[in-house]
Amino acid sequence: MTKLPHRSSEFQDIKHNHKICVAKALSRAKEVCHKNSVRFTDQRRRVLEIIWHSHKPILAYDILRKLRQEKDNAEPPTVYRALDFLLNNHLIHRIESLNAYIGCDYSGEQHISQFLICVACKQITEMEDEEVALLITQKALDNGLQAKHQTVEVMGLCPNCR
Amino acid sequence: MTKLPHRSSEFQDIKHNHKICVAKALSRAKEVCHKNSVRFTDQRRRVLEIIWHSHKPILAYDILRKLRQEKDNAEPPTVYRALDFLLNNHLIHRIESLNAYIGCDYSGEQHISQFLICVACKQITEMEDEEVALLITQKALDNGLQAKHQTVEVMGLCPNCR
DNA sequence: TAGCTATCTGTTATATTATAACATTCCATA
DNA sequence: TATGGAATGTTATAATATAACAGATAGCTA
Ligand SMILES: [Zn+2]
Ligand SMILES: [Zn+2]
Ligand SMILES: [Zn+2]
Ligand SMILES: [Zn+2]
Repeated sequence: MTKLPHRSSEFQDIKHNHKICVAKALSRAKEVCHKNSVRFTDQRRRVLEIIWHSHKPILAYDILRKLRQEKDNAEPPTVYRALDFLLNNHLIHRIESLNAYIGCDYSGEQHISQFLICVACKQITEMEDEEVALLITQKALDNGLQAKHQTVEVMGLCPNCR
Repeated sequence: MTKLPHRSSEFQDIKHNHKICVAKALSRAKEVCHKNSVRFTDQRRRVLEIIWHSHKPILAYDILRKLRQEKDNAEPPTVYRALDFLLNNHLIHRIESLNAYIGCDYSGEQHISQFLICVACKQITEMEDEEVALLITQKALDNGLQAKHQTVEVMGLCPNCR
């Protein structure tokens, strides 16, 4: 899985053209859904767009608040169903330590990932480091666990915030 | 920080004497609190004991249910205050991907850790692997993040469950 | 094209996890 | 034994997530 080409693996330059960033993510999502024979409905598209609106993790109820600005009958299941769909199709990730959601940079297939989170500005970078993943898998096995999935979330300070 | 001597770094032998396991954790906690000049009150002790009751993570409201069996006026703040205290004094950990709590094997000081969780039996082993921690810190830095804390939680199958 | 079926959405209610706020009790120590 | 900070009791509510069922929609097939 190659990374979306418009993003570097580092924290986002504040000046990068994020509209293009979002547009590419949405267009990628559309392709993925077509390949998977699943429907990329308006609600799903809209929720993905809201999530991609920044490179920060967003809470489910903040997505709900945004939806309600344009659709006054939005309720929690609307959001959680879209989130389930997007998670199942590997278009977003859930950040466990924040109960928050973020767009996937390597979207469309299951893949290893590690998240780097700036505690000051909340910006997130997604790593896809095989060396880290393999070392964890190996050490887990040394300790008896046959690993199926790993959550790696690193909190710290990004270059702009130090 | 050395690990509690009665535990191996592997998944628990079903036959290990878990009463001794719990007793040692409680006695260690008492020492830690004395060293830190904080009070190891009955409630805090009782919550820690409930958490240590097994090597599985426990939910806050399951702790509350157990407390209520012996104290009918227990309420959520009772549990969460004890959890905060135990977390602050490094006597337990929170497992982010499960919203659950587990006793710390290397208790009493802040330290690196990685959790290995069997999805079948829910038993957890705590690793304290410096190689993993350092690699993650290094890779994070390569990507611009100065790491302060890392969450590493691995889901898989333990030897008894494969 | 009409009808069928699975999927998606709307809606209401509720479960689960966690904290705020303030009153009361406890306890170390002066 | 007075007193002030810490701990606990109590009530209320915030924040996150799911259950259950009714109604609408889209894509397939007769
Ligand atoms: Zn962007
Ligand atoms: Zn930052
Ligand atoms: Zn034990
Ligand atoms: Zn197991």
